[in-house]
Amino acid sequence: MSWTDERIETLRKMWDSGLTATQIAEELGGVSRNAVIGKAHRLGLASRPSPVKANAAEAKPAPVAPAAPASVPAPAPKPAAAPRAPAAATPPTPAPAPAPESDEEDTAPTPRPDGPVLRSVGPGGFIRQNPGEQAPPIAPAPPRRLVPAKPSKEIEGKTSLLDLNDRICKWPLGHPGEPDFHFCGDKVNPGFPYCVEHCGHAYQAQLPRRDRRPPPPLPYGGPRVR
DNA sequence: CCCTGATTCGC
DNA sequence: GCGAATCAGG
Repeated sequence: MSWTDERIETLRKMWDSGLTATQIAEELGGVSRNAVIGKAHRLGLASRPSPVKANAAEAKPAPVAPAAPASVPAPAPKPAAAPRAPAAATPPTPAPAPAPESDEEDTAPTPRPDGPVLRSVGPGGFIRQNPGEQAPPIAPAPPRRLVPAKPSKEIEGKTSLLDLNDRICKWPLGHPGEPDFHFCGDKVNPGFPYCVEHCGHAYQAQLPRRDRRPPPPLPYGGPRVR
């Protein structure tokens, strides 16, 4: 896959609407999350809350402040490029390929091909399973997630990822991957990424503890904020 | 272990 | 320019 204008545009919008590199990579398809991150950086978009970058900014300035700045031997800390493993190429696409399981037990040969199968009957009259026999319903193991390539009915008229710009509210409604996932799309509160209403959700004044209403425990799943 | 983003560096 | 390998924090 190559970085067409369209894909770059999608990357941009997903990146600054806060989706993770993994999610973006899944959405685009045919690229790894590394590719997404690499591209994002090359595009100049970068620096979102990174686990590593948090305090990594420090520790760089050599604490050896004074010490004869002239003629520093500087023994080139080049660690001599570690030998990179060949690394088998990962298939670009998820490749479902679950392959129908035809599990056989190598031991205990069973009279498999047609013909009368002899079974013993256990106490109570249940039919005993023959040795080597196993009748688990084979799970089809479908692809993890199917994303409609083209606009679906549910999303018609909704603000999609590709509709985002600096003037419309980026507040997500629903969740990425759901068929009707879309964005608010109202006019933004100038200077904010959200409309006035959603700014009210996104930015809240810190209240004294005694005035905070503890959120009720959620029985299951995350909040579906709307 | 899993996840995340950042960075490096051979291609 | 690209992205796998690697790093490093949570």
